[in-house]
Parts: sequence; C-alpha cells; structure tokens
Amino acid sequence: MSHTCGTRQARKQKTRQALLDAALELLEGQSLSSLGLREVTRAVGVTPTAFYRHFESTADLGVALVEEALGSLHTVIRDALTATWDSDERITRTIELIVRHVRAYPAHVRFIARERHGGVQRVREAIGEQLAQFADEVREALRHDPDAAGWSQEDLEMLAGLYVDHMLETASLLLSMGDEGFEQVADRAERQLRLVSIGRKHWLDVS
Amino acid sequence: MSHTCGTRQARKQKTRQALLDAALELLEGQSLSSLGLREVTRAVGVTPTAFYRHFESTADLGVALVEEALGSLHTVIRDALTATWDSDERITRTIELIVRHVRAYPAHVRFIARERHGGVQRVREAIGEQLAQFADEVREALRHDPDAAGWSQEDLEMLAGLYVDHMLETASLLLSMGDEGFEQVADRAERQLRLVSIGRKHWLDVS
DNA sequence: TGTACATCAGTGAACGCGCGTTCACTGATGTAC
DNA sequence: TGTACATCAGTGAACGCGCGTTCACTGATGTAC
Repeated sequence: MSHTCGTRQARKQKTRQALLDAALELLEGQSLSSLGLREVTRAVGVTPTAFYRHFESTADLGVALVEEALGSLHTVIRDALTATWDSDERITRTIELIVRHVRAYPAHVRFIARERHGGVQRVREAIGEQLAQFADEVREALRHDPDAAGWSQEDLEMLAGLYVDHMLETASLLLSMGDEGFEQVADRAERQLRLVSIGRKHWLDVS
Repeated sequence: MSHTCGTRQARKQKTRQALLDAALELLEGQSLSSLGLREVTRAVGVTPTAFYRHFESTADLGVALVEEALGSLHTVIRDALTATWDSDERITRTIELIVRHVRAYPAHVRFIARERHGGVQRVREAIGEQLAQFADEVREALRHDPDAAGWSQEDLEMLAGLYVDHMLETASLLLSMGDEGFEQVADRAERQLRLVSIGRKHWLDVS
C-alpha cells in the first residue's frame, strides 16, 4: 500500500471505505453469501490478509454496509416525515424523494433489497432492525397526522408497515427498470399511495 | 445408486426430484448464488457427476425450483380468484389461504422471497415473469369485480400490483415469525387489505 | 528539537481443502429381431 | 420367448484452481522523554 499521506488512522479508514465500496460494487452481480474475501481485496488492491484489519468476515462487512446503506435512507425518511407539505403534495414529494434516492444510491438500494431476505442471518437481522425503527418513526409521525386522528396504536402500526414496505418495493422496482420505465413505475406507485390515502380518510367510518 | 425398481425414466425423475428437494433444504441457510453442486449431490447421496444428467448448473436447478415453487402458489391464487366469496369474506379467506400456504410450503416461500431480488439473474427473471403473470390474472379478475367497475386498465394494474406485492410481503413476514407471531401478522395483513378495500370503494369519487 | 521505542496497517509465503468439470467406465434397462 | 445390441443414469479417479486462514515480517507513523 502507498504510505504517502494522512495520519495512520485516516489511511486505515480510507482502506476500510475502499473495501466497502468494492464489495458494494461486486454485490451488484451476486449475493453476499457468495461474496469472497479475496475477491474484495483483489478489487481494492490489497492483500487478503489486510481484510482482517477491518472486518472479521464478509458477513461482518455486510453489517457495516447495512449501516451505510440505511443511514443515507434514514436521512431521506426523516426529511419526508418532518416536511410540512400539505396532503396533496405529500405523496408526490415522497415519491420524488424515493426516485431521487434510487438514482443517487442504486447500489445501496440493490444491496438492501437483495439482502433483506438474503442468506446471511446477521445481515438480515440488521436490516430488519433498521426497518422496524423506520416503521416506528413513520408511526410516530402518523400519530400527529389529522388523517389518522383517533386511530388505535395497532392501526397506526399497520399503516406505517404498509408505507415502509411500499417504499422498499417501489425502490427495488425502480432499480430493475431502465430509465424509460422509471416514470411509469413512479406514477403507479403514486397512485397506489393515493389509494391508501383515500382508504385512510374513510377508515374510521367503517371499523 | 440403487438399481432396484421402476422404469429407467421413473428412477431418473426420482433422482432429479431428490436433487431439487435437497437443494431447497440447503437454501434455507444460504442464497442460490452460493449453493454448490457438490453440496447438493452429497446431500442426495450421488456423485457430483450425476448432477449433470439433470441440470446444467445450480442456476438451472434454481429455475426449475421457481417453477415448482410458484406452480403450487399459482393454484392457490387461482382458487382465491375464482371463488365466489362475498366482499367481506374475501379478505379473511385470502389471508387464510396465504397462511395455509406458508405453513404447507415454507421452503418454497422462503426460496421465492430470497431469490426474487437475489444474485442469480436467470432465476430473478423467471420469478419476475411468473409474478407478472399472477398480476395479470389478478387484474383480469378485478375487471369483473363490482368494486372496480369503470376503472381504467392502468388503475386495475396498479391495484393488482399492490395485491401481489402485499401477498409476497405477508408471506415472507409470516415465515420469519415463530408460530406465536403468526396470528398477529395475519391480523395486520388483513387490516391492510381492508384499508385498500375502503380506498377502492371511494377511488372514483376523487380521481 | 532529537532520539529511542512502540504501534499497527499492510505484506507475502504457505497450508489444507473443497470446488466445478473432464473423462472413460459400468451395468441395469430398453429395444429390435 | 430368447438373444444380441443400444441406451444412458450413475460411477470414480483425476485435474487445476481459488478459497479462507495462519504466521512471522516490514517499515512508516505515533509517542514518550
């Protein structure tokens, strides 16, 4: 490795990030459970042994990738939840945020979609925990929404789950489309959210 | 191998099925992209070479598994669509069918959930095609539903997509729960469908 | 500021192992006469 | 029905290869005095 500049700690961090980046790229064509340690170090240009200075195993690297990938998504979700858009705008703007996120971080989105139900237990669990936390935040935001006033805790959770799942589903569907299908998928997702929105308005009329 | 009974063709078919079954079991703990050919033959008790009499590769075996797994699900979906349940019953009974299917074929459901966004392109594509066909059938059934009368083709597709995605999401969520969480998940899924149902009733009031 | 020592990110050789694939084969089943 | 030949599912040895992991190491950076 080039021992050229920066503090020791900074250079270590740089190598670690290079491993994460290389792994993420390699994971576009395979699953984490088949990703090899040597494959990753080869892509970065360090010896296989160097890998152990940063991660215990590729599963461990996977958990780090979860934090990276869902960290950026977390920001997007927070922004969407705290924005003071009116009801009509809300759906359009939310879809817009998802579209922008998929374009900005396609590899992150692919990783989460793939490993959410993937073959590496620790990574699946890490993703599950993060998504549960997202759902909690969405539920808390919904609690203060006029269109969900008077809803039971269970119903709020039910709705939050629907939104989080729909967001992930939409994101991974967008990923699998070329640029030409993007708008069509986004439009369909928007109408789906609108349908849910209408359901919300009349929820308490029935149950 | 025991050359004991049955026609040659029947014994070949039996070995093939044994390979599929063994693979499905091995796939509970890993993804298809890391499943080894030798691993599968070892589990069945044949030599690695024998594998090639039945499949070109593990990816090829994966495609065969897609047909097996979604074949059984297809039957369930057809049953649900053609049944003449009234509107209230419909949701409860559909969820019941999903729950029963997940209990009956957990490994199939896990396989589809995992490989739907998994690392093997051909398998992903095979699943995508089947699911698109499911969505088409659901859409056709919806066309004759009084609660979707007068809907545009696009809106019917939008709704069908929502149902298919929700079914898969629910199935894989059920899988990840122990038996104690089953009912809770099923109940939540039912309320989600009910919300969508309410949205359907008022869809044309707005748009 | 200069020196002596500690730290530690990355090296490079070596290991045993299981992988996918090839090949010529065996022997029970199937078929033609 | 009996015989001679064809088929082909499964065998077993062999191959080259890349894997994960170990180990003692190097030499630049960091630290204590």
